[in-house]
Amino acid sequence: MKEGLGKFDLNLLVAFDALMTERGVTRAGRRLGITQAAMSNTLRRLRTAFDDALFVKTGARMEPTPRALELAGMIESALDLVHEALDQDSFDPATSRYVFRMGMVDYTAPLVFPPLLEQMERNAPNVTLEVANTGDFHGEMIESGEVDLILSRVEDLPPNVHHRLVREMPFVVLFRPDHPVLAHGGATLKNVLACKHVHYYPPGIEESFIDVALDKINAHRDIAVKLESFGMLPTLVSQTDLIATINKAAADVVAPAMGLTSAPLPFPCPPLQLAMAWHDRTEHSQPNIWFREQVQQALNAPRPQ
DNA sequence: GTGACATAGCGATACAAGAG
DNA sequence: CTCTTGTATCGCTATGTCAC
Repeated sequence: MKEGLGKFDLNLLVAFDALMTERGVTRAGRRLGITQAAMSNTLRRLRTAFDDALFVKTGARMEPTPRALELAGMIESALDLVHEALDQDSFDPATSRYVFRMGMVDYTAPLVFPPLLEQMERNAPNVTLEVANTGDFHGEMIESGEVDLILSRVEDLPPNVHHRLVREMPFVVLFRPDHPVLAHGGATLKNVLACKHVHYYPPGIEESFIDVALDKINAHRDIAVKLESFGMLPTLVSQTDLIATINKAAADVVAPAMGLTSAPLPFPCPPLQLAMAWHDRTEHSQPNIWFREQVQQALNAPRPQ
């Protein structure tokens, strides 16, 4: 670096970080809320400060030079420390305008949102919640800092990701109360296998728990519809003779709302293990500690019966 | 043609230095 | 101490250039 710290604009490090993340001047500028031209000018100042091109145009992207790659880790760590220092004393939920970014698999939405939003409205009316449907666990979204917290089934965690099991959820069968088979004969194994199923599989799920459990008893269900989004499932079940197997916690919320019935699964199946996961760099961040507690409280909140 | 980056020129703002 | 002036910095719009 050509200048001492006193002369160096530390905001340039934030710009560097945005360029590393976005790999484009226009996108990095948008991320920082400035125009492409201003971002280009910032990149010029970065280049002067480090006496290196730092990012060079390669096709449609601005790829980092070896020098930029060398700096990236150090700058990221420095910014993490600054974030942590700023977070420590200043976070007051009542007045904070913090933006929490949360990734979740969509079947957890009915479970966590009503109590979580009520709590946040009461305790932190000015914070914003950005939610991404991540499907089942996507470690890279936590590692890249795209989300602060993920609520999902967790498997194969990267070493720098923490997690906490927050809930075990058994599966149930969900069907119309006037279903031609289950309404009269009940949700026996024979009846459940005689029905057509709507199968919900979040992105990232390769193998369904239900089908693995059925395999173990040499049984097989007839899947008529596969859904990648949970949102349409209750509607399909309420308007057709299709049945679904979903976790009990989600069923307890959607069944009363949609006039549906649920019954215990008539075959053994291990419960769904729901966990929250977060990156090492937010482990001690006051806002993130507070937010994790809010999510945990929301999951523990009593459900309306 | 379109999208993305670089550059020129301009205006707003901050700050230091000097005059009153 | 306050006001004025000069300078530096930064972001904006407009436009040029280049790759696809």
